[in-house]
Amino acid sequence: MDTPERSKIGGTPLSKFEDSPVFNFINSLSPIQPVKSVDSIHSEQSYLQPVSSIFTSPHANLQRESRFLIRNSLSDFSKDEGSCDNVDESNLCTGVQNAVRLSRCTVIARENCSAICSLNEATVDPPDECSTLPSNLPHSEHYDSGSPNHNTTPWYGIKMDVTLDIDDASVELVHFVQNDLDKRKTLLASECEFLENYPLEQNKDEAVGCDWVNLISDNADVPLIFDSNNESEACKGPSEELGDTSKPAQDLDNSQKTQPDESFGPCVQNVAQDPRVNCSAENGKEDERAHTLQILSGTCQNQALLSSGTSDQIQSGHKVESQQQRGMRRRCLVFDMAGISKKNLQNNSNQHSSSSLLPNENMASDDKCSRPGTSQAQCVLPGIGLHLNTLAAASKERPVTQEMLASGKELISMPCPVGPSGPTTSGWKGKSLAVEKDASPTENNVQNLQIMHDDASLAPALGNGEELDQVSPKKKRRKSENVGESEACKRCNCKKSKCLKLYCECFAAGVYCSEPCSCQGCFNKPIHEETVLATRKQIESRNPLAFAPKVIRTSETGQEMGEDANKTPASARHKRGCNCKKSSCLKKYCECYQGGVGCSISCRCEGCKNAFGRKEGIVLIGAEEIEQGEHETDHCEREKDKLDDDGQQHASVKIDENHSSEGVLSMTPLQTCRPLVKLSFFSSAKPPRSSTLSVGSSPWLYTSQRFQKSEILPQHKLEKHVNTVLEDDTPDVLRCDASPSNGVKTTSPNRKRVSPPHNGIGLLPSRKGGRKVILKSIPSFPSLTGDVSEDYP
DNA sequence: GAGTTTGAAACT
DNA sequence: CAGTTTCAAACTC
Repeated sequence: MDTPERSKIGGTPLSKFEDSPVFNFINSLSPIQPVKSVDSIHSEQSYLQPVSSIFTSPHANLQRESRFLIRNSLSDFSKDEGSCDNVDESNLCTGVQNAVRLSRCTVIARENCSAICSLNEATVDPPDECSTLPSNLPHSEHYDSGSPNHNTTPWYGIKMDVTLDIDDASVELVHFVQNDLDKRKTLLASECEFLENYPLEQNKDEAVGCDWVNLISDNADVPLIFDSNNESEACKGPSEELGDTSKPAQDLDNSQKTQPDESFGPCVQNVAQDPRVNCSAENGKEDERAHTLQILSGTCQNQALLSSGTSDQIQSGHKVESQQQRGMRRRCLVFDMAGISKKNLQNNSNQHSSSSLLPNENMASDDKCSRPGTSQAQCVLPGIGLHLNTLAAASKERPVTQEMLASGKELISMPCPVGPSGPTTSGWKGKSLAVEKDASPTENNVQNLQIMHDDASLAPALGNGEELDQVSPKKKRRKSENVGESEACKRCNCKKSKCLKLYCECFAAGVYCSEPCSCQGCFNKPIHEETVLATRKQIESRNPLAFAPKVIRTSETGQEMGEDANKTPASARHKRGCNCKKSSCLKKYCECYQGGVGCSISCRCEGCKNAFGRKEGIVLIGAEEIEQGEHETDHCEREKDKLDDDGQQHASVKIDENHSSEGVLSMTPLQTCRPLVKLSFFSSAKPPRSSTLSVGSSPWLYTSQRFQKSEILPQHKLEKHVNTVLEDDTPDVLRCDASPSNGVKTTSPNRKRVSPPHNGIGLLPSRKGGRKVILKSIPSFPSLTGDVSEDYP
């Protein structure tokens, strides 16, 4: 960053200022203080970046938020003080302004941090001490490197310690903020008075603050970067922040411990600490924050962070998204960093383990144990059905630790329920982010996990007793099915793939195989983590989305799915779509069906009868045609059914279309939107393997496809529907046109897997034009407008 | 529990 | 990029 600038903010040498009692006092007061000097952190961060990136997202959020919280809390005071009035940051966001105002404290603190970290730490780490700041000031020195709490933890190694310290600090800060706002206020008030008493120093402070502000205003990047650094580290516990903040102070401590593991996901931690309750409740918040992070930072990207950091409002608004992104990052990061993360995790886990998570070592030693044994608590947690997809999303995180896997599934799945609402709540963000698990149709409610996705999302939770299922895999499966497949923990029965290919559900879900698995020659175990990671990378290199959730919930409506089994909530779709030919999408062979989502345009299925929603919507036309074609092919048989169905289904279909159209439409918008978000996530990610249609393209292609289809099809659809409704009065020719083969082939490009729209990873700006076109095309459809409007804020 | 079916994943 | 093979889940008996 701008260390030199900081060293001399406002032209006042910090050293002098630091020496001043005011400085010390401020430091003691300021909760925000980074544990270590920004520079050091930054450098370290760069070093840790990958790791931090994994963990960071969450922590970053935490710190940031904690910071903001503090700032906010302080802002009032600062405003009162008016010392920072000179800040005119038309340029700056209000949040920045606030930050700036606080800057006296915060900035100084930070600057001081660069110069004197120990002081800050001392003040920061122990909230209690804050109350006793005056006395603390001198004592702060004791905490030379790292928070006292962390000093004891060699786990991560020095660098890791830094992150941990930060996290802890952030957590504590948050906690402190919540619990000790009053104290702070009093302190601040006293501080203000104190400052008043010392105009010179105050001026310095102001000068510093002003300079700082100026710096910020001048270089938005600077503050951002600065934040980013902190955030990057802080990212570790972003999601948790909210959760932590929301959590009572009690949890905070634990959360802090767990935070390092955040890669696993807040849920896990939470679960560990507080079995589901916290997770469920907190997850939503966390998710929201995650969304904010994602949006703001993409994943800790400085700019994004900056933007986020600039405005608290933004954070609040986008938190959900950020989390999702975070979750995504985590995964990616985890995978990438798995090795590192693992170590860290272990360390963390060990630390955390005390609280909740089992140590990885144990995990490693006993993969099997990992799930059931690792933590009963974990196991105990009823996994919400995590979709493979979701698992996949989370999986990356999980892979890091068996804990994640075993417990992770459960834990994540459960709590994570970031819930449909979580991700969903925030418009596309939520949608895009919201990775569904493959919640079984029954589970739809549960489905939303973030995991992402974030997080989430992920894992198919076994229901409550996935472990109970230790019975034969089949039984388990069935059991899980009953519960909802997603619920069931992933269990594989691989014999030849060594559980290192996507054939393996566990691997695909990003989970290590565990006891329940009856796989042979399994390498998907913590012991072989390196192999697993390497394999993952390979697979991802081919298909960046390979481990992305297969089912993406575009909208909040996800819950609806559960309710309306027949109607697929437009919100949720399989990222790539299915290619069913014989199952009519009525069996779990169909990934869409399995995921509890309706088929969409992206599906190339034939004779789709997906109970959750047939191919629908404009896009569907082709699919529908196909379907109809098949139906027609089957038509003889089905006509009766159709008659029945038509009366019912078609009606439903129309309805669905509305939904679907919405869904589709929503999809597009989501896609468009998502891409933005996901881009951050998947930015590196390429379009799905098959698809030249890159992810990014996918949406667009998707749209384009739609567009084509829409133009061509609409009439066909109408006709078809009409026909279907009318009972195939339409001439065979039309049908033929509609016939799957034709339709598919004509649309053939689509036929093969279009890039997953939902993933929306690829949001190529260039393709926006396509989107627009689509949008226009969409209007013709009734639902489109509504959907679009919805999708597009 | 064994065998078959199915469709995704992987391969060519 | 299309076609084929491999694989394991899902399903049936």
